[in-house]
Amino acid sequence: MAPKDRGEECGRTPVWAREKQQRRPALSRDAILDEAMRIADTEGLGAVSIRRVAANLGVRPMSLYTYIDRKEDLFDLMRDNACRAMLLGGALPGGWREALGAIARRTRQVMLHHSWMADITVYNSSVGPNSLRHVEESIRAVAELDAGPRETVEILTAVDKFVLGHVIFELGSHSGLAEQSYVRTILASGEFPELARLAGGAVSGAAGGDDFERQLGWLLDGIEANFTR
Amino acid sequence: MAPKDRGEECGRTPVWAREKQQRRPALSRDAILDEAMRIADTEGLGAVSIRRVAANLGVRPMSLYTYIDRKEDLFDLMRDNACRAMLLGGALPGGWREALGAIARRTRQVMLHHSWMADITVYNSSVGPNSLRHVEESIRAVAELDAGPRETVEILTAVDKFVLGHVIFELGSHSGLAEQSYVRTILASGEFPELARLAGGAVSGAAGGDDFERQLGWLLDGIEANFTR
DNA sequence: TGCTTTCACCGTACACCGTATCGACATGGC
DNA sequence: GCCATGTCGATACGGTGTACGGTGAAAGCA
Repeated sequence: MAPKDRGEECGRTPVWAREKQQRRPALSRDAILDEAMRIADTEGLGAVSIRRVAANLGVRPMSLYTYIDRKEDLFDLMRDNACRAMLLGGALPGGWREALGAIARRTRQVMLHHSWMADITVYNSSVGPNSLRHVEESIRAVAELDAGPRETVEILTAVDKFVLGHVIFELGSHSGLAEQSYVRTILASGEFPELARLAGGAVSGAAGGDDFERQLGWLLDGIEANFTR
Repeated sequence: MAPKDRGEECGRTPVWAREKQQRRPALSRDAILDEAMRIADTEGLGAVSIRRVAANLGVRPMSLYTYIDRKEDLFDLMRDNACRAMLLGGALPGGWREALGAIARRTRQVMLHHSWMADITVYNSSVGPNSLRHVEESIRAVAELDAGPRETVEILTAVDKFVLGHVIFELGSHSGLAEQSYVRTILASGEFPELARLAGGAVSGAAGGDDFERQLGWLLDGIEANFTR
């Protein structure tokens, strides 16, 4: 939850490149990671603190720093760990459209299940092994389109962008009742004629599964029109 | 070092040397908002703290709570304030495609200029007057498509989703050099054949202005194919 | 005029946070 | 047995948001 500075961690070795400590367990990077994800899943990313994770593991805060260098590392690990669940594995559905669509659907499901993934993604662009596997799988999905390297990357990031945007909208669309009444008041003010005209329909714009399928379809239509002959 | 404890100084200053109490305002919601945005723009959202904003305004932290209820309120205000800059105002370019494209471009520019907007948007879905104006303007842009209320909302949120996703990718794509070398190592491992095959091209997938235009074009193509006859 | 209410400002305190520094201690290699 | 290595932890520092209550000046009212 806490907003991070988008500053430069340029010169640093990423977590994944560092070796895990082995000697004697009693604590491990995996145990820390599991507990952090458990807290994030049930109480939100904001509830994940070094002290909290340590307490749940029956350990003092500073002990965690044997396995990670800073709290941000924990977030990197969490994100990449969740990325593993985004992999379909094995054979992809036949046809690039179905394959890419299946990946997008799975990605959405995982991001909805771990709602903190969207938060982390915004200020964390680090590339872990599992997010690379996700890219690898996506490339396989669109291989038959025979697009150039640049175009291939562009196609799958375009889909990823849409999925991320959609999930963010979806997670934020359970707007409170106070907002609802505020919006109703402001619509009655007459300053928003177009919005008021649409008021009969689904003004909330609440994103859901149906919207996801349809809008993803538009994007895939556009890609299809530009990359098949 | 600068005076650190102004409270001490306050209690010790003789009455006659003290300034006469200022007129009514001395502080205002707008002043707080402006200062918060200034800090966020120059030092990142993480640098925006109640104490910091107060200090820059020559005021004690608790004074801010006369004008806002929670720190989160400040973020809501900042976001909506920035949304005002997303408005094109006046007449939109002719044609729904050009109009919607122009709005999307402007939205991207504003979000890139205030890089904290993406961060806030993730965990803040509140609807302020200016974000409503943005929706209002977008509805006008696609009016000629004559889509139903639900479809109209869907079309413009689909574009907004893509823009948000793209900006997040774009802000995160200045991946550090450490990551680069890590990625190069892992590509050589042979576990990622597809990625390695693409390694000649732009593997980084760094999002930029050109990518934005092209991929936005795909989405608009898809919308066009589904909503024009 | 004096009394009361209102309200902007803020001093203090509390419960958190990440983490630097250093020390205690168990183990493995020599 | 000794030392190097590595895990775990106690303490401390400098931050954070904000609850609570106080203060003094202005505003409303008698």
